[in-house]
Amino acid sequence: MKSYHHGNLKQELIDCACKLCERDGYTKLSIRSLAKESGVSQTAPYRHFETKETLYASVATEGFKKLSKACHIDTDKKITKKHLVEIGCNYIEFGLKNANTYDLMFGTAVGNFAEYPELLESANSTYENMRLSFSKLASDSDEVIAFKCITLWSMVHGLVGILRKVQVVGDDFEEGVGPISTASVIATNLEDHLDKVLTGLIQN
Amino acid sequence: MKSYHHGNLKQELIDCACKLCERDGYTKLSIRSLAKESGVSQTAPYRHFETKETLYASVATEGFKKLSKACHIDTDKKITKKHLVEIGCNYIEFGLKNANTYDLMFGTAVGNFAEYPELLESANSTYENMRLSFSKLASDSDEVIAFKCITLWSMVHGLVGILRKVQVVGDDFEEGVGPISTASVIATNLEDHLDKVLTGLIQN
DNA sequence: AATTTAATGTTAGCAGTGTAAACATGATAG
DNA sequence: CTATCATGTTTACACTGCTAACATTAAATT
Repeated sequence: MKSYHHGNLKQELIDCACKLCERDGYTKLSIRSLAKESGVSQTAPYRHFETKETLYASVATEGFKKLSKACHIDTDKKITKKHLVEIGCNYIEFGLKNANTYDLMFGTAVGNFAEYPELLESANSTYENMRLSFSKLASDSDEVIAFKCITLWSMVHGLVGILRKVQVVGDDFEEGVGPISTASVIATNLEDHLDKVLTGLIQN
Repeated sequence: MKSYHHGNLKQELIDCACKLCERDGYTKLSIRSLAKESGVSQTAPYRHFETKETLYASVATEGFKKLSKACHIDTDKKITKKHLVEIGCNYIEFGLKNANTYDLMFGTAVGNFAEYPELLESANSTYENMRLSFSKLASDSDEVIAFKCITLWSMVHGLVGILRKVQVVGDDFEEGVGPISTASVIATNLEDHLDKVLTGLIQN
């Protein structure tokens, strides 16, 4: 027989939410269905999440932790451009493979990160990762490093968005040279592409 | 006295939806509230929009039309890098000033553009605009032009996303050199920034 | 001109949602 | 042992997308 108290509801809800979010997209995620999935009453989740946005924030936090891990270069040795390319590739791979979670992380579902300290921290740590890598690459000023970070981040973030969208928009131009085929060429040669564009940003 | 038939309901719904979408974000948009706003019964909109997604598609279509216009270079003369920079700036300006509509255009609210011919066309015409400009810039092959388009597009698209997000994430790093201040520097020097990155992409 | 048809509107209703309020249970601190 | 408080339940409200059945009227057909 099951006890009145679940015992580990919050974590189970988060785990379940992460799964469902990635499977169906965050818009399909409902607190009620989540509760049912965990065999608990409709409003039980409200003991752990003030509003739905709070739940979203938790899922997004998990996302940023994973992204941060995927973009972490665990070497104390010298960092080269190749490493930065790798970070970019891993970032894009994460964005494409976890598209629905990525939407939650970068969309407007969670309005103000500052209201969710854990989310803010996990998001900032993703940035901090990138910052550290750039700072090891060359002895730039903080301003220049921040500039490079934002440039790289916006580049890979943009690629995630466009690569996804282009497949949805379709390709009614000539065969083989339209946006879709070009995008897929870029997608399958991410390393080359990032290398090319990064070269303009940094010097070796 | 008002007549049984509205007369111009579809267009009025679209106009109203565009306004409300941009004001409150598309998630706050409901068919029922829209109907009330137009002084019509709850289900009247369903005579003009099969589902809510169809309505979204109409709003997104309007968005792409505006974006397309904003990124149109209306000169038959020689196109220079400066023009491409201008396109990029206009694109970003549109994305930042119409953030909520932009979300609808590039998010997952409308799943498959191919189901909405007008949307598909307006989205493709935005691409086509850019393609034409690049083709007038240099006599590249179609593949190279498509490559440049996607690169520029992903760059400005990424900047829109990051510039918006960075202001939400906050800046708990050192004053003046963190992501926020850097982002605002980029935002206020978009031309320089785009020029710098475009230079790596094209040669004069 | 009369009549049929199709487009457009309304009413009623279902199933699902987020969330608040009042209450129940039981783990834990005193 | 008891009081407290975190956690779970029940009930309820207002809102949502959407469907089905019906009403009105503009447009097409005879």
